[in-house]
Amino acid sequence: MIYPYAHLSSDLASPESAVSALRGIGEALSREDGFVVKRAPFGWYKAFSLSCKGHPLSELSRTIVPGEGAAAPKKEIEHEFFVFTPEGERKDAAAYLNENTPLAALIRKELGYPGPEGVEPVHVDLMRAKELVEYEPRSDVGHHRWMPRGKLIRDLLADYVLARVLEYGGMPVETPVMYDLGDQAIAEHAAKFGERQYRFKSGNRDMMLRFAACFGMFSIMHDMHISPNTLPMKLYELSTYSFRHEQKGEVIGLKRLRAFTMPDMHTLCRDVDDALASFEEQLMMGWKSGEDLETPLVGVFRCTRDFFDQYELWVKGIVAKSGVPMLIEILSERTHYWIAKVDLAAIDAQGRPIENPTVQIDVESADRFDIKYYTAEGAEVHPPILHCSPTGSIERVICALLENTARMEVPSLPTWLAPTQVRLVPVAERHVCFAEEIGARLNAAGIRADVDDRDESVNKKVREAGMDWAPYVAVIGDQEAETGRLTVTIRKLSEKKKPYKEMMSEDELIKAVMMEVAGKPLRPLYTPRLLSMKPRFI
RNA sequence: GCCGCUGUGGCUUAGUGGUAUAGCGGCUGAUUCGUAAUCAGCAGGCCGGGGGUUCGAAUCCCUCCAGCGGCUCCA
Repeated sequence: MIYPYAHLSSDLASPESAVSALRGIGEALSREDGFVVKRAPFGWYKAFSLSCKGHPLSELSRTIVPGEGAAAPKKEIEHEFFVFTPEGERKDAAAYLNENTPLAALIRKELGYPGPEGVEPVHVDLMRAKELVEYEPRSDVGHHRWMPRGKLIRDLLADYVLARVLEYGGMPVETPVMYDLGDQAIAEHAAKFGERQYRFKSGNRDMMLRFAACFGMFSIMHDMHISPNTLPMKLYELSTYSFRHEQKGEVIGLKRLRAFTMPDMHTLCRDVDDALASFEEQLMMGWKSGEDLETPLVGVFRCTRDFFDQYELWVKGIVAKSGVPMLIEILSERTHYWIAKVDLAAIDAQGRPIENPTVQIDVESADRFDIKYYTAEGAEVHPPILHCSPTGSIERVICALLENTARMEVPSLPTWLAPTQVRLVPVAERHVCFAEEIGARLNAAGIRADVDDRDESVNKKVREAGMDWAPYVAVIGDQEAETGRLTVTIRKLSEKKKPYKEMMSEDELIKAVMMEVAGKPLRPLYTPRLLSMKPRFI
């Protein structure tokens, strides 16, 4: 008996396909195996009783999908790799393989050379040890919880990207995290990207969690009346979160997550030339983020053969503007929605790339989501759309920042991201009040200063200030109270076992910190000003 | 998801079949200190969960979960 059990599926096909599948199964069984086959009517409610022997809980439902025979044959794509130098020279990628540079590390990975035997990435320990972020066992794999210090860094990074996007002319929006698979464009877009999605049922609607912020922004663009005069138009969203149901074994630390925060900008362009101009600007935002975050980046530019043949000069131009050699990958044909993209990557402590900022030219989505404008002649245009993440996901940025510290003699974060920027260490209880006053003035100036008022030795408090990676540490005692001058240990200028100390007034300290963080976002402390009140998370 | 390794108080860890180690952290007390750990006392663990073998299991076996390495993948 072949019985249609529609309610067992979370992803129903059309009644037509169901009936044809049921017929097919019936025919195949009776033909091949000589069974007597009957088919229950389709589309009716019916009742039947079935008796069989077995454990009461042994019922199970299995999903059977077409096997290999029916799978679409994977397209054979050819990849060609080479390097362009800023001077416009084309070089063999293999020539870089043995170099000890970040670009060489990227090239080895892209060309598929095995890396050294892996060890646990340093950021996985650091992210917990520094009380930033940790695994949440009560959630799904790859969903993390953020402690105040980590939350502060996240928020500062979000502030940073927002500021860059705003000065570039992007318009922030916010869109839903889940979408209805009943919508044709959503279903198509989602289907292209395989099974790595969170899907679920809401009432009787099949839903998915977004894996990027494209859906919402495309939907806005679709519903807009777009004038070519207002192009290029840039919409920006910090997608908290984007969800990708990565395979369990692939999820790790802050590098690969199932829920991550993607700064996502989409630029609706007038035409390809327009897209190329914006691409160039956005690539520069990517390089700039590497400088501002103090994480060196290397780049790979990928495009189709057709694109390269037509725009080779332009490709050389963006490498020249980048000022560093870049790996170039030419694909024999287009397999994804993009015809050209650039990926910038930091390199982790084991020499493996952490792919971060990206810009892509999408030539598919305007069609799929019916995003269009009309020319003066009345022609309908579905223009190219740029996808850009100026920094890459916030989690990966933090990953890169932490990995980067492994190469430093004295590890530290950029001062603008340090959870505590100035640590004041009173020598004895009678100095706490004075230290608090200084701290309050630093706080008022926009500096994250805290006071270690705990009943501990100066030695211990100084040690722990170092373990907190505080960029500026000042011990406050009788001497300071008398002279008003502070002895400040500056972490960035220190060497191992050789702290660099400088005498400065309170105003000079404020100036020094503010100069260092100039142009970067400011946020107050997320933890108590008095360390005696700071709880331990780890 | 596949193959392999790992899982002992909050953290780091000793313990390979016979009563669960220690340090840090926490709490209490003493100490009021000048640039990387002041001293003492106390509390805290059914050894990742479940099942099995055994007189007896942290230790051996099975299974599940989680973490890491390597695949595949990263749209």
